Amino acid sequence: MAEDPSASSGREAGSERRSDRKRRAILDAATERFLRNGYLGTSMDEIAADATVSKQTVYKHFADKQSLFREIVAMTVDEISDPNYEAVVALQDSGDVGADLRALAREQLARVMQPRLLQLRRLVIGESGRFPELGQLFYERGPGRTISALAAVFERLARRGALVLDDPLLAAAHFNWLVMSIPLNRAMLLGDESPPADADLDLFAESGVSVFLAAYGAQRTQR
Amino acid sequence: MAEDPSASSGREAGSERRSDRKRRAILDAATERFLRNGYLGTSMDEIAADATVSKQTVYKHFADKQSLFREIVAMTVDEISDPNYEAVVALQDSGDVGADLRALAREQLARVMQPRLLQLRRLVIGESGRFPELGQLFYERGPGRTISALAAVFERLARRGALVLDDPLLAAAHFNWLVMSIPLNRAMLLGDESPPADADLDLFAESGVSVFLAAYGAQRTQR
DNA sequence: GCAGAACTAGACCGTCCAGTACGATTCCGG
DNA sequence: CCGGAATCGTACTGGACGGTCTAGTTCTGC
Repeated sequence: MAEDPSASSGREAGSERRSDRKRRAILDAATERFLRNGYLGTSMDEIAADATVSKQTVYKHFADKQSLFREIVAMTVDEISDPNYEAVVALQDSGDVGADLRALAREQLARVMQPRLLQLRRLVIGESGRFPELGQLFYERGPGRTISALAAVFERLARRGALVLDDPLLAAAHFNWLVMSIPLNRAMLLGDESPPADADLDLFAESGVSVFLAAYGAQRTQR
Repeated sequence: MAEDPSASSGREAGSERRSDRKRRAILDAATERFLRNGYLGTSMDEIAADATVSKQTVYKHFADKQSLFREIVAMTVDEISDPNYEAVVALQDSGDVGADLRALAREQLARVMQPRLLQLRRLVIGESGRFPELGQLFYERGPGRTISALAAVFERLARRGALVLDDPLLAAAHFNWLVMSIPLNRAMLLGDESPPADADLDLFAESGVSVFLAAYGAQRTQR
């Protein structure tokens, strides 16, 4: 319906070529299914049906189920992992470390608690036996990258006297998990029902940063 | 081999009756398989073969695959979760809070990082879509119970002036995850290859408690 | 408007799997 | 040592699934 390959050149910004559209439809349908039902719980027939595409077309675009799965997980990880990283880097020249850390914590918490990312995390953890590389990929581009970036920033802040620490990587990990652990671990085990209220997330971010600053802040801050 | 139903009464401590032995063999084999290969990745034929039992016998003891799975997860959770709880309660009358918290942290860390428990955690997280009750069960009897118990102890310690806090449950969660999160989250995603060295676990316990005490300790302790 | 590429629909193959059926065998209590 | 219960072995049912094949249809680039 309503094709619009405007201008003679044809491959403008408008819409992708048929093959690309099909490919995207397959990826979308498969992502949905895999995230909801897991790897073994999802069949190639379902994916084809959801994408309104013939099974043959699925196999023209992807060698087999494993390839499709790997591509989807890698793609989804990247899609979500980047903004978190950017936010950390922006902290470098913070004037008010306390306030900026609080803002960062709240922001990252909201991102990490996205249902889509939670599902992906569960999926990758559950399949880490069958696909160890995916677990590694998730860790390196997710928490691993965030913590490394944070460590670099913390080291800089420590040199400026805004923080006091001797192991930046450890401090970064402490910061990260002080903020994330409580809701994240609940979410992993308790599923998507009863997600934490925004007010709870506020509290986790706030209190996590307070504990962090009590240990690593330049001046002793009260609880 | 080597039956010993000593004395006429027959059901002494010696060994269980045949039916019980079979049942246990099935549970053992199934636990092994489920933990290693997941729910969908394990077949009833494999379980029967591993238990050296006929498939019919498996179905005489357990209604279906789901029942068997549920029973195994519940059993394994309890088997591991109890000692952790006991250790927390023993903290109540601590004379040297700092030292005792450090010891507790190290001890709990070792228990939580057992490969068997890590596998179970991955399994439950991965199947939390198919079996939400199991995730809930794991949480409540695992981290949930530990944190509640810890909160009660912390409250008591706070009344004695050994800790300073106004939200014991939050403080308990902070303590728990400060100690566990780093290695636990790595293990969830990175699998059982390259488990953390004992020295690393020492460091995580030690530094986690230090951060905790900086925030919640009665006297300001240095890092 | 044509040629080739991409796509469709559906049958098909081999395999695996949960759960059942059944007759033969072994165990166990009395 | 007997009778019932538990177990065994194996075959079977019915369905799902990954992946292939084929023959016909639609799209796209030139």
